[in-house]
Amino acid sequence: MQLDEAKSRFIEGWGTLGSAWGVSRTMAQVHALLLVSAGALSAEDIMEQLQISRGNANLNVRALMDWGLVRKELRPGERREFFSAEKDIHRVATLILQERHKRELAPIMRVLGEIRQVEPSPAASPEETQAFTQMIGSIQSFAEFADRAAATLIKADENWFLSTFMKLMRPRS
Amino acid sequence: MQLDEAKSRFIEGWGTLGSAWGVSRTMAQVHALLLVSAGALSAEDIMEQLQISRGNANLNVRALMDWGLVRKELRPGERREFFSAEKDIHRVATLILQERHKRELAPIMRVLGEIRQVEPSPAASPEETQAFTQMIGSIQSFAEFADRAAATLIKADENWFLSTFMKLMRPRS
DNA sequence: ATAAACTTTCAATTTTTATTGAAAGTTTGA
DNA sequence: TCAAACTTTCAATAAAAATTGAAAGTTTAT
Repeated sequence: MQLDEAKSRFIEGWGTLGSAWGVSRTMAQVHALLLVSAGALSAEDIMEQLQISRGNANLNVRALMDWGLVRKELRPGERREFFSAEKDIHRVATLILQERHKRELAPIMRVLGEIRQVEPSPAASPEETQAFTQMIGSIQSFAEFADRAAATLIKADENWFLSTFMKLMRPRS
Repeated sequence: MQLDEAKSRFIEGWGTLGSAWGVSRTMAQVHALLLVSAGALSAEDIMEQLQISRGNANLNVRALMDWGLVRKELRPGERREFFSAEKDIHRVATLILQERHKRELAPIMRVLGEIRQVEPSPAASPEETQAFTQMIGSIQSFAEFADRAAATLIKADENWFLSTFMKLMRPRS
């Protein structure tokens, strides 16, 4: 397989993965393209390589900058902007985790905290109310657990932890 | 807040969360509804409570059964089917993890493995090819790490989780 | 101040995804 | 066997999301 084909397949695969996880296909593809490009790319480059319009390229590049995954790069004597992706995968994972925490975990946790304050009422049996409270409580504590575990693992990963853990978890290969 | 309102808010919030993570809003809402319903519900119940059509209810209930999150419940002497959700959140998390592994991680890992076989060619500099290979390699190893870590933590911390769960079951201040 | 070289915006459009509802299919009991 | 009581399917439709492209906005050099 040639490099160009490999890159295309990565871009396609990353796009598909993204859309399964609630990220727009094109945003994931722009990210993939920048991940596998040696240098920074201009809007024109992105438009051409992914066959998308200027507006679309601009929109998605800005979204990626909001996530902290892509940076503008200004070159002296050049008027146009170039874009490059964060290449350190651990840092990429951290950034994605942070954003998803902020955008999705935090809001649902707020809702869970609020609805857990449900009052007993004559309209519902105490058993039903209690079952509800227990369900919400267990979701809350699981979410907290998962959130902490993810953050801990990713942080640990950046130090000595990764190699040790991976050896322990992957006795083969 | 009354129980009914709390349930509605949960259903709405779970639906929103689902759509941010690539699950259709209605599927997540059906799941939420079954999670907070005391007993099993019929198709009619689901249709009525979520205001959706019969076909839609059927489709989503079957999708949830494919994920292993919902079970059919047959009652002696009743012709229609009732549905109930897996209520153990720990088990819910495991099932979701398993399915996402199968549906999304496995395919991208296959692609990564394939494109890593990229051959040196005169069309690309060795440096560029090597940078690509390194990027793909680091994504592979991170994905493997995250996958194993998630599975390991969910399994290993069952005791920790259960103790927290028990604490939360007690009424608080 | 002007124009060139860019970037950004957004209403219109296209594409994708979800939903409906009626028809077809299935199961059960008499 | 039939018919009632269900479930499932799927073509049509609706709704949501992504995309375009042209106009407006911005920056820079002269």
